[in-house]
Formats: sequence, C-alpha cells, structure tokens
Amino acid sequence: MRLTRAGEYAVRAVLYLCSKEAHQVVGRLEIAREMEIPAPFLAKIAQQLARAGIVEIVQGSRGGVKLRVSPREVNLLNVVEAVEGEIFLNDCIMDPLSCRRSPFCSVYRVWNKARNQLRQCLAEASFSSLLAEGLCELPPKVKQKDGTYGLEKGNHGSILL
Amino acid sequence: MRLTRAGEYAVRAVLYLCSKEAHQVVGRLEIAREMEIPAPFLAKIAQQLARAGIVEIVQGSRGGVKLRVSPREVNLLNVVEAVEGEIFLNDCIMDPLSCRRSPFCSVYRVWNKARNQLRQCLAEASFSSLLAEGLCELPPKVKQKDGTYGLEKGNHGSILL
DNA sequence: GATAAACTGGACCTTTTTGATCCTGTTACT
DNA sequence: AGTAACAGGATCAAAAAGGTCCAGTTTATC
Ligand code: FES
Ligand code: FES
Repeated sequence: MRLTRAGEYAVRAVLYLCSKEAHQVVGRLEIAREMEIPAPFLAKIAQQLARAGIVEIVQGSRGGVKLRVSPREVNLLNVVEAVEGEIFLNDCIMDPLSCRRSPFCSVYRVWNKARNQLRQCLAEASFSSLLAEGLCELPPKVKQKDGTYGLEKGNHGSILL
Repeated sequence: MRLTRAGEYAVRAVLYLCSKEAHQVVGRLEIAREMEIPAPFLAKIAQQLARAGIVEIVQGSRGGVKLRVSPREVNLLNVVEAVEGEIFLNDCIMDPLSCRRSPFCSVYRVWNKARNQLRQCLAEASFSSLLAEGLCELPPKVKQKDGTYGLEKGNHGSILL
C-alpha cells in the first residue's frame, strides 16, 4: 500500500521539467543529478511517461526529455498511474470477475469509495498548483567552510520532490 | 498500491467471526474452509489479529479464534493495519526524516491529505455496518445435477468477503 | 494420567515485484 | 564522419508476498 520508488522518481522528474521553461529539452543526466534519480532507471521511467503522453523524448545529440503538456494539464494521478498502472487498492476491484459477489459486497463498496476518493485527491493536484505553492524549488545552498556551496549535511533523502 | 492477500484474508476472517454469536470460539479450519483461506496462512494472520487485540486465540483441544471486541468497535482500518502495518502511501510520510523538505513540500501535503482521507474512509466502515447491509452472507447454493448443493461453477474467487 | 485435538512460533521455501544496471543499436547535431 | 545522447530489451539482485512445515505446548476428554 505504498508508492514505489519509480512513482516517486516520476513525480520528481516531471516537477523538475515543470519548473523549466515550456518545451525546453532537458538532458536525462541533468534531471537525474538534480533530482537524485539513478540515471539508467530514469531512462525507463521517461519512456513510460512518454508512452503516457506526458513527456516527449528527443533523441540524438543534445537530446533529452521535454514536457508535452502544460503543468496545468498534468496532475499527480496522471504521473503516478503512468508508471504504476491504474490504482485499484484491492484485487476485487481490479478484476471484479475474480469475485462474483462484488456487485453485492459491502466491503467492495467501501474499497471502491476509498479508491475514488484517493484518485480524485491526486487528480486535483495539478503540477501548476504544486509549483504555485512555491515550496518545491531546490533547497537552500549552504556556504561551506571550503568556500563552495553545497547541500547541508545530513538527511537529504531527496532534493526536490 | 494494493491490499495484500493477507489483508483481504484478515477482513474475511473477522467478517466471518462477526457473523457468529458473540464470544463464540470458531475453529481455524472452519474459518479457512468457509472463507477460502489457506489454513496455515490463516494461523499467521490470526496471530497478528490477536496481537492487535481484535481477536483472542483459544488454545488446546476445541480451541480456535474468537472475537474480543464487538463488531461495532472494529472497522476495516483496524483489521487492515493489524496485518499490513500502518498505512502510509509513500516513503516521505512514513519517515519524514528521510526527506528534510517534507514540512514545506506541496507534494508531501497532497499525499498526507490522501492518506488521511483513505484511513478515515476505512475507519468509518465498522464491521457491524458492513454486516448490517446484509449482503455478505454466503452465496446462494445451487442445486447440482447430481443432487448435491454446491457453488455455482466458474468465477468464485472468494466466497464471503 | 494418557491421548488426541488444536494452536504457537519460528524456520523455511517459492514466486513475484521492485529497483536497478548493461549492452547493442539508432538518432541527430556539428 | 564522429560523437553525444536516447531506445529498448536482457539481465540481475534484493526484497516482499504468499504460503508451508514442524517441533513444541496447551487443553479437553476419556
Ligand atoms: S469479496 Fe470480492 S468484493 Fe467482496
Ligand atoms: S520530497 Fe519528501 S516530502 Fe516532498
């Protein structure tokens, strides 16, 4: 009952793209570095996002990934389901034929309600609104003793997301 | 993002117990048979439900499982979390320290809202209300050609739940 | 008290999913 | 032509899910 790493990476990647100028091509390595995503893994995730029509992959030298829709038109549900598949919460709802009582089952109805609620909640979170909260820019850099700027020491499991 | 088999079995088992008279001890094999749960697996699940205080296990000859609370006092959330652990939906929420931006992250807030919604939805579904809908009794038996009564042929993934 | 029925708790096993990497080939900029 | 960069399938390791087994213990019943 948990979002997979791939799902979280996808959200981060799209968030990063949304923070850039529209239709700007961004290199895979740049995204991977900035968002702390394993680069080869991001390749797969980008492909899934491309299949879902959320991003477009530009091949060749100076290639990379670019957003294909506006941040207003894409939401958390789109991105998560692009890499995780449709959200179902339980088996009876994923495949109602597997349980012939589903149309009459009160438990089924509760899960169904929960599922609709969850999907709607994610669907309401468009990336433009997430960015509008202005809270997902890169974390403040800290001046280090050696004069360079770097991240704070300690727990920084993820930079942006 | 899916309920495990163990979670579903737990719901079925408790549902079955709730359909019995209060404080009645029911044998593990009976529950397993009626609810189509692998018997040895049910043993583990029963232990988890017992640890959570939902059921009580009676040892010795003629032992089994009995409900320790009234169907009004137990809900889907209790049972599911007893076997699956607390529901979190994503890693940042499970362990906020793993991500130092969590107090400021708009994505985090969406997941948090989704999580609260989901848990509340499950918490509102008490077993007494599930039973009250009167729709989870055993499916209608069908008279077979050989004269015995059995289940309908075909898709009956689960009997009760 | 002996016996049998029934659960305990941990070890063990298999399959699936997750998370990730690698390699060969293709595309496109310069 | 050369090179930077992605495509996409093969592969792999670790973890979780799903389930089984067994030696030991508890309790009812004879
Ligand atoms: S048992 Fe499958 S829906 Fe209730
Ligand atoms: S990144 Fe962990 S909460 Fe937003």
